[in-house]
Amino acid sequence: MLDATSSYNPMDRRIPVDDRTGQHIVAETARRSENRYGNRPTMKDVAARAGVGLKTVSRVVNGEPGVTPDTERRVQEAIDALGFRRNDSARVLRKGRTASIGLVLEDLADPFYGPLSRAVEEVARAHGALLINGSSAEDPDREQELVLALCARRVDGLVVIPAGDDHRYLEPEIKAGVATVFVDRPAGKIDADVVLSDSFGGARDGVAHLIAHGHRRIGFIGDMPRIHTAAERLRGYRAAMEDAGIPVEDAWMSLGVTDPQRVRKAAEDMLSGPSPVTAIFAGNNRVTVTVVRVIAERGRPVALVGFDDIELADLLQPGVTVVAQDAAALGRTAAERLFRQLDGNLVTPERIELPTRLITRGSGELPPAR
Amino acid sequence: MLDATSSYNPMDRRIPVDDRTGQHIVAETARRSENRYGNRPTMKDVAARAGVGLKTVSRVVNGEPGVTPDTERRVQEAIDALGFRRNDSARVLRKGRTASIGLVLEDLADPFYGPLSRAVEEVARAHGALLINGSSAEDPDREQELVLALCARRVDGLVVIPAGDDHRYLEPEIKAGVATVFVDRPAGKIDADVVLSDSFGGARDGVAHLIAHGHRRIGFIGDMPRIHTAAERLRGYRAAMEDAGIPVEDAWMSLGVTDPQRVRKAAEDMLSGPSPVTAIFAGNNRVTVTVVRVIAERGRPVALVGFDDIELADLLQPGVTVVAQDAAALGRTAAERLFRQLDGNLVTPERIELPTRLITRGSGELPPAR
DNA sequence: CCCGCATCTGACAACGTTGTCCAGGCTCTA
DNA sequence: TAGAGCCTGGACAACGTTGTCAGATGCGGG
Repeated sequence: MLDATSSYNPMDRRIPVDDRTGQHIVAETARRSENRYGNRPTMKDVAARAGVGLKTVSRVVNGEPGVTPDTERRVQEAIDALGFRRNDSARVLRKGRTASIGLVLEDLADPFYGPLSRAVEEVARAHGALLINGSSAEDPDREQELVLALCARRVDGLVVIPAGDDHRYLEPEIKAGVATVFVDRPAGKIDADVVLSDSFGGARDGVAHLIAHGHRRIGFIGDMPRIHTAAERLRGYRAAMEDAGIPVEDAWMSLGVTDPQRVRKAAEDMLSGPSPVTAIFAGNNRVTVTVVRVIAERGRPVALVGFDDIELADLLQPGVTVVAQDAAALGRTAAERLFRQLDGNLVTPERIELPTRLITRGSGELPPAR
Repeated sequence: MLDATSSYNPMDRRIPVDDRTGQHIVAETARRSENRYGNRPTMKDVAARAGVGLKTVSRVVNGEPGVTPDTERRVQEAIDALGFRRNDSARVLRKGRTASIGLVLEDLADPFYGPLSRAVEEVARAHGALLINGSSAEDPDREQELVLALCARRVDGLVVIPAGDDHRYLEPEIKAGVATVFVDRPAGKIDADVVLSDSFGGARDGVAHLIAHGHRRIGFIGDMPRIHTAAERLRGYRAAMEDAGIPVEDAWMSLGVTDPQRVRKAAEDMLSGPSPVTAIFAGNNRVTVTVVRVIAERGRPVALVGFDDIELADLLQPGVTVVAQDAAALGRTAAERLFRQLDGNLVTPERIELPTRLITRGSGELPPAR
């Protein structure tokens, strides 16, 4: 957790105390900051104003039966007059469910995760739950920190896009009843529901597509193989090459490369060595974008297939051929499975794999440069 | 609120009761679902196991002083053995702050809001707070529903990208101490902090840029004028035209158009009427994308400047000239202002306007087709 | 007129945590 | 060795809500 740069420190609020007397210092400012929830009215206040009992207010607020219209009206008036709003924190404490679920992903700013998150939110909304988002920034420690913070809030369920590869820390939580679904990458070292895209098959098909168009020297640029999707896509690449009987040279593969600078260098190296590649398979959307730039700058056409669709890919010259995965479907599927767990329809953990789709737009159909 | 399609109904959980006896039916399944938090251990359990008092456990958990190392060790062992995790719901109830803030935006799947949300999250994280996201889908009722749900959770603060134009419903909340900052569009009918991009100036500059390159018949396609940014951008368009002494024809303006079908039609109409426009100013990222498509299909070059940057805009032929706003800076600025409110450094509500930046890439510098 | 019943209402405990405050044991000093 | 003072630990109330249950009220019938 980063250091707070200010005095807002919600989880460690100390009330100033006079050293000698032990009395609280209730100066005006201190009093204000001490007012929990800024002095919001409670059901007790509403009850007092309406001249009824506490429980009657509760009944009105929750639409429970057994309140005469006249009483209900009086209570409602008091509620409006005071601007009362039920405190769901207390409600949660009493009821045991928070009606909220957590989503831990890599980076909300990544165009792949926006739609995924939105899809999860929609499903949550249909079940009356709110969504708490957290970005792990691909850091396993931060992932764990986030997940545990969400568990401390007692979210009813968790959708996790893993950054780390060991999720045993979640075992007590799952045992305690926190519904959990992993998305995009499988959980590490525990048995849990997983919703994935078919990275292996998608990559294999994409590379096979290049091979079918006459390429033999095909480069692969992808993320660190410790990331499951990256490893699977690499495996797909190798499988396609092997199926075609093409031995892969080390110089054709660049792994663990993700920031634009290094992707750029990797692409340039592949394209300019003694036996340059004639086509590149890009392992994810960010890599694809950078490779498109490099190719555009070089002038000479190079075939390209990318994993993940990217916006405007169809408008480039040539259009970018991609292996598309449906981020929204991933999120929706995962969330639906989560709520099925919460409904108690517990089946054994399952691995759901969604198909990918090859979208041909031109760049993947270029013949090898001679 | 949509209907829940399942039995997960966290906020209205009824326990099955036998009609005749009034006794609870405690069949195995019912018992399980009745277990709050799935039977998680509490501090009481930890205290019993460690053979210490409840408060001592609390002290250990919160790192408060006044516990001997030996006692601390015993407590820690009990915590680990039971898999105890502090229940922040109860903590929140006691402490009065939730260490969470709410962000209501239009659509998390929109590439403009992803970075904004992420920026808010980072600031929140630096202050030890979690972020609850909600998408209003540009529906004022849904916005209000979301905001009030967040208030019921007692979020410490709210960052709102307004869908509606009347936020008086927030007055009691703000009075009760919920820090609130509006982003991207101003609040309606209440006085509150606002962080905006300079939509007017940006649009004016963008249109002036087209005029400077010789255009006089310039089209404008934008969102409904009830959306503040859309209205401001239209105003900027009109101002630039007026400054140049160019009377605007109605046929050049298309307002309230946002879905691709209708944007497409609007663009085609403008480009093919009796006095077709030679340039188009697109009011937001989605409009820009569609207009780029239409122009590309027509073959004949048409000048274009779009509001909002779009990915890969530099790689198109020609590159798309845009008026860029910094979504992350909007989010960061708003969140920082929010926490400044929470720190108690309350100043009077302020309107902060962030500058936009014209990025020339080619499409805005095309001369008018003769 | 009184009883039984149904309906409405409110007192009370509980949820899990933290703030307050006091008790008991220890150390240190005179 | 007694007293003062400190350190540690725990009992208790409170946060705002909901579930339980019993009491109050009103109504109709015997």
